[in-house]
Amino acid sequence: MKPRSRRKTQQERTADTTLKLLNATIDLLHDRGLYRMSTSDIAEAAGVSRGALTHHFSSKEEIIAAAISHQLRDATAGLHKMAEGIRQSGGTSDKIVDYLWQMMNDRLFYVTMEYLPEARHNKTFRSAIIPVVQEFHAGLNSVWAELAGQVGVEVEHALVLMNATMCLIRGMIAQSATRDDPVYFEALLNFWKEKMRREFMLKNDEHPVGSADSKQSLADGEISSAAPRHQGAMRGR
Amino acid sequence: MKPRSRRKTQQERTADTTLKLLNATIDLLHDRGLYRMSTSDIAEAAGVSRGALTHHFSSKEEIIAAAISHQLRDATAGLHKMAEGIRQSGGTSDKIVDYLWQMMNDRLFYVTMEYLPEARHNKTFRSAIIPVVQEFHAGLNSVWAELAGQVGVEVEHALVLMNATMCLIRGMIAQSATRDDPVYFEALLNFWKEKMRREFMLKNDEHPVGSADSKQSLADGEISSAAPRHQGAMRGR
DNA sequence: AATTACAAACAAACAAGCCTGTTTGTTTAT
DNA sequence: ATAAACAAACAGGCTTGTTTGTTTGTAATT
Repeated sequence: MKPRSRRKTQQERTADTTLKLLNATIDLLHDRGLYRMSTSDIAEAAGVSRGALTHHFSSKEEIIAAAISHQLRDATAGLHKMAEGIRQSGGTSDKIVDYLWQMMNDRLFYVTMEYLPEARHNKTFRSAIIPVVQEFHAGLNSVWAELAGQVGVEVEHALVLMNATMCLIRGMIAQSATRDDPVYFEALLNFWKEKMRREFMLKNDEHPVGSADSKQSLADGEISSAAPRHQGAMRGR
Repeated sequence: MKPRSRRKTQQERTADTTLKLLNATIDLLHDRGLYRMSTSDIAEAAGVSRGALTHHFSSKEEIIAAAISHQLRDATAGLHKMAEGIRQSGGTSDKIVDYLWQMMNDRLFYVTMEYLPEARHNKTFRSAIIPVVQEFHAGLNSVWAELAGQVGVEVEHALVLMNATMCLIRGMIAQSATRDDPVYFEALLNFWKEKMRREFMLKNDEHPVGSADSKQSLADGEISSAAPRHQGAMRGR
């Protein structure tokens, strides 16, 4: 005799359903695009009805903004975790660049590209997402500030380098929509990593901390796969 | 008695109408976005009927691809002209960076952002624009190859620097959708220009061509306005 | 423990609006 | 007279938010 499953509370049901909807929304943002997906698509992908969807989110715009917030909060948490790791065990610019590339390339910036036009043209929508975007940037800042502190680089300078890194990565992923060329992107990423190593090494030289040997330890980043992923077939998180 | 205006030939009428339509399409791509503008909007902005629009372009997708091609060909022509200028009178990395920033910031990449999602999800559309995108990149290559030749930098290396420059600029403009901060963008651009000057100056040092004085002449770029333009109110070309 | 009333979560149907490509009609050039 | 360029009307489909209906959890009462 199969035991009766426990009843979920209303709160649990809500949390379940909204999480399914948010995840389905991000999947579809990535795989289909903001304007090519409908609320019907979202509901179907989440395995709920449109009535349930509109019960929890009163408009398409609202559910999209909520899904984006959810995704960015996850990413921000990962950044703070990395900053903590650097504080405890140290880190390298290579590792940071690799982590950022993987994060942005593993859907985050692909999804962002899908909603940038909406953010440009829809003031309400933009206002809804800006708070979490700023939290995300605070997370980025925390990572690079930790590295700067560790190697004695000026925080201001480290932040400029971080911003340049992020812009480069955004630009690369944007370009991937029309350029399918893994070798090209890998070369660019390696060029950038070398630049970053130099920046943090140069500053080391300016402060009587480093030695020629420190060059090796700072260059221990491993080569990551640098091919941007195009139309993602990946559905799992 | 007012003189009768000359009759336009059918060919002239076609050229007129299609040019109006292409320009209207780019304006609307920039100001409203690909998915927020309709063929009715385009026809109205061009001052023609929807029947005329569909006579010349059989679908919305076709007119958008044609407008993008038109825009990119203009930009490519500008690049080749700049390369010619460098060949004849020389040039600096500062001037090139400023030119590229202005070109991308003066609508080109804003318009690109509007169609990147479509290119990601619509294979037919992407195939239609890729040829002109590649011509555009050939134009970019010609500019940086001229500069490389002028200062004795390896062409391969110059092209890596160019690609990094372009990605950085793309990333900056992409970020401008959610960040309204002219100071930030100006600092980033200045940082990059200094990096480029060093790259071309360093290579000079490696070849017994330059002198300490050449540092000044290479750094004569003027500061451009680095604030990305947001919702463009500009209508003129 | 069973029943009742109520609220929340969920589903299905409705209806209006918008957009696109197609068809029909008019004007202009040859 | 004919073809090309242009305009206006047609019609079908899709999407969205709204309304109506059903199911599930919760608390109070018997």
